[in-house]
Amino acid sequence: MERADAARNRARILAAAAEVFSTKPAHEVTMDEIAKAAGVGRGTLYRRYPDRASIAVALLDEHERVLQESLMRGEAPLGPGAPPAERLAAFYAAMVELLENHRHLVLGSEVGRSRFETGAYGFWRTHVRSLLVAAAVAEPDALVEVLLAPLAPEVYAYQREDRGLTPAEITAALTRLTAVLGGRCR
Amino acid sequence: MERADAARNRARILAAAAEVFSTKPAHEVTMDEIAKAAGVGRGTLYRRYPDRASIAVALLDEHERVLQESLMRGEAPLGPGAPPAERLAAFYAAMVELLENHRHLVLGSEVGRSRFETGAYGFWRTHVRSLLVAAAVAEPDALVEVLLAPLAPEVYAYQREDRGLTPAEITAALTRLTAVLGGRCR
DNA sequence: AATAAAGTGGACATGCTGTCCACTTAAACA
DNA sequence: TGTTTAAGTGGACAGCATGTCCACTTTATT
Repeated sequence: MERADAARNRARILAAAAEVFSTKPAHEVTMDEIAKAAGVGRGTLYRRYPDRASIAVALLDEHERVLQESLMRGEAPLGPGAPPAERLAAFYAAMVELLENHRHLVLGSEVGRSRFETGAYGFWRTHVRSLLVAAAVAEPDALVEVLLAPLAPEVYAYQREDRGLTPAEITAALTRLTAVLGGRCR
Repeated sequence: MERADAARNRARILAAAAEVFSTKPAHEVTMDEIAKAAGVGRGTLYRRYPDRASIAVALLDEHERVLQESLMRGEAPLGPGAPPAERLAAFYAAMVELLENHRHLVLGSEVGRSRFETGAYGFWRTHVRSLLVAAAVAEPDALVEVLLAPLAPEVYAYQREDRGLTPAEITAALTRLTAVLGGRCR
């Protein structure tokens, strides 16, 4: 079990990291900087979090858990009950909201391929895959990655910042993807 | 214009870089290593290529040019003439082939957001966007990014290496995306 | 052959990373 | 309450990659 000082420092680190990540682009944040801001030593920081990504992942964890809970037991169309295509659209909308609210964090944690190794990504893949299976779509395994790819933080940030797209526009585009489930056109 | 020794060194650098990149994962390749392999000094390398990405981009350039040429003036369905949905499918198939053949290079050059800043990405966006416009799809600007997202090198590498998917399966999944163009279902 | 400009290479300063270990603190037990 | 012990701490340290800088070399021009 965790000692009192360890718990205190964990809280300090997370609070400081949240602060620092919101101040500047994630790739410019150094481990040393987080340690300084948290008022702990370098070794203390590395003890729990081996790199930047793991810190941001920890910060994102609670937000993701809320969404995961809604997907499993929330109301339709996000939760069970609605047709697959509608559930997928609701999932996309919820993800856009999450990406918008925590853009800097998401960008910090999920650089490149490390994104795929997070628990959250696995959960989302399982969820979307089950929707594909429910819709009786062929090749669910390949298609699920394709459908999740536009939710990559880099893609979202690029659309927002460089392309000047709004969350609503992005959501609308993603919603069109649900056409692959068959949906109303067949 | 370029001096003789400069041209010679450029060739050396590109040849050596191609060799090194094929030997090991791109993120483990150091600038110093490429310089050593090319038999040039550190400063010579940095003079032309400020970072790893720009080297890999230079290497990819010719391969991309071939595809770009086919898109503009090649035979249908890759080139002009075929319906938008079919051209998009052909583009996806060609991209999968390119990604498969030069996976290590693509991975090396297009880490995260730098991917979007390459000339090739701009070309592809223009191309796909014109297909969307030809198909009279709403919100082409947002949709084009969504449709290009699954072609991110990280996504492709993950599908191939971690998920064990074959190029054929990936192509099949991408082909299903062309449903958003309307195509035969309406 | 002389000159100027472009090009070269490696030494250097800088900054980040991750490890290591002597010290401190908290919890358990007498 | 004092003692023990193991977890936890922090900062020094070595290693490594980066990017710059400048004295020197090579090429092209006259």
